[in-house]
Amino acid sequence: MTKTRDENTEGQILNAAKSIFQSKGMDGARMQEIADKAGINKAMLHYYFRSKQLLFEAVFKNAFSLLAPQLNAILNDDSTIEDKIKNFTSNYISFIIKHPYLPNFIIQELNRNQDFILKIKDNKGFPNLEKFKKQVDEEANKGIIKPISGEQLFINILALNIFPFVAKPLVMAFANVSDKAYKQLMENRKTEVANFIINAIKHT
Amino acid sequence: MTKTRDENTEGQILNAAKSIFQSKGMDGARMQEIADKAGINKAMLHYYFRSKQLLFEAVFKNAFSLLAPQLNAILNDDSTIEDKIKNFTSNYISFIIKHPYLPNFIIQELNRNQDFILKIKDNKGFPNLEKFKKQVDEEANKGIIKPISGEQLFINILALNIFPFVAKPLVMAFANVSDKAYKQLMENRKTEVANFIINAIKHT
DNA sequence: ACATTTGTTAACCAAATGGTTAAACTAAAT
DNA sequence: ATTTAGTTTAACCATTTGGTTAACAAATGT
Repeated sequence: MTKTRDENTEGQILNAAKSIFQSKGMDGARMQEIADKAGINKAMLHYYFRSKQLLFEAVFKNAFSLLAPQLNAILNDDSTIEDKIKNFTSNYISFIIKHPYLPNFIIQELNRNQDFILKIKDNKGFPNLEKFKKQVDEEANKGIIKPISGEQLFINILALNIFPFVAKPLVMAFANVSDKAYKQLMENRKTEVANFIINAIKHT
Repeated sequence: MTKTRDENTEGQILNAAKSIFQSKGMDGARMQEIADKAGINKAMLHYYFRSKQLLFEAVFKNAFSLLAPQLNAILNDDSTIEDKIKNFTSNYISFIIKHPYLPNFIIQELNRNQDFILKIKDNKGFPNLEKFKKQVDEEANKGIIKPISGEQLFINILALNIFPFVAKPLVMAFANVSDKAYKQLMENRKTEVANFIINAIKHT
């Protein structure tokens, strides 16, 4: 049997690095802290990943590869726009609840270093909007949904699903709710967001 | 005549610090870089603001005080929900186009340090949702809009307006558009977003 | 059994970084 | 003219930080 990720050193490092990088970002993270969390000597980080930058990139690519398939699902399957929105919203919010730091981490680090996007963009499996756009146009032509540009609809879907997690502290302060109440709000959004979007675009 | 902000040293420091902090974050910013940008000696930063932390807080509060009034407008004036959404969306997107780093900066640093929110929350002028929530309930009862919780509608409005700026590099990569095309997308959103929200909530 | 490769550690290093100090400069007050 | 208070600078300092090294241990192959 092959060793699980937290049994071999490389995996321990990745786990620890993920945790530290995701909560403190590249600049705020300390190699020593990662080593401590992994329960190993700092030199091991460099033995396995050579530099902070490369360790970070390993963590980042890993994180991104969790996010991408979720998006491809909505973009490339064959269900109707309405079904896609329902499925995506529910699945995606469930997914982020399990990985709350993830969207913020990715967005934050992409803002810090635009070059990252290039390193991932040519990966196969990088989300592509073409099919989705065509489908939106078709359904609009058939009168199933109101006319809207595929890009704008896509941005709106992402925004409504992701933003509340990215801006959690801000929204919590404005709405003046506890952590528990916020969690409930997010739970409700699994269906509310889909209804909201569908109301916005369906033809009456 | 009183000296303008970039004529006196303190103002120069604040301008430089704002620029550096907003693009690199607290952890990524270097005091020397701020001093260089302000064209002064590093010791001056400490002379005027004592520490990096305090300089950062000055910049942060400043940034936040730009954002808050925009929100209060939608929350506390007396127009209908529909008008509020229209006005807010158009104004807010125009505002962010002028200060593109701002939302990301605030969100990012609030995620890094939850304590910040407490330091600002008791400021007068901190946005409060109560009136808005009441109004949403009223219009829902009158049948003007579909039933929706005030919090959820507020989150949706923020999400649709702010997210595209916060996640710009990510969305640009997914939608595969140039900087110029992205700018145009944002320009279009000034009206599109309002229509989208209103379609989602208005009673038919 | 022995040699070689792989994994691990403690000690170390140079550079960077936030912060301090003491002296010098400036301009207004006496 | 001299004092005084505020402003500015260059040099300095202690600590932190990413990264290296050399020695040691544990597998692995022969």
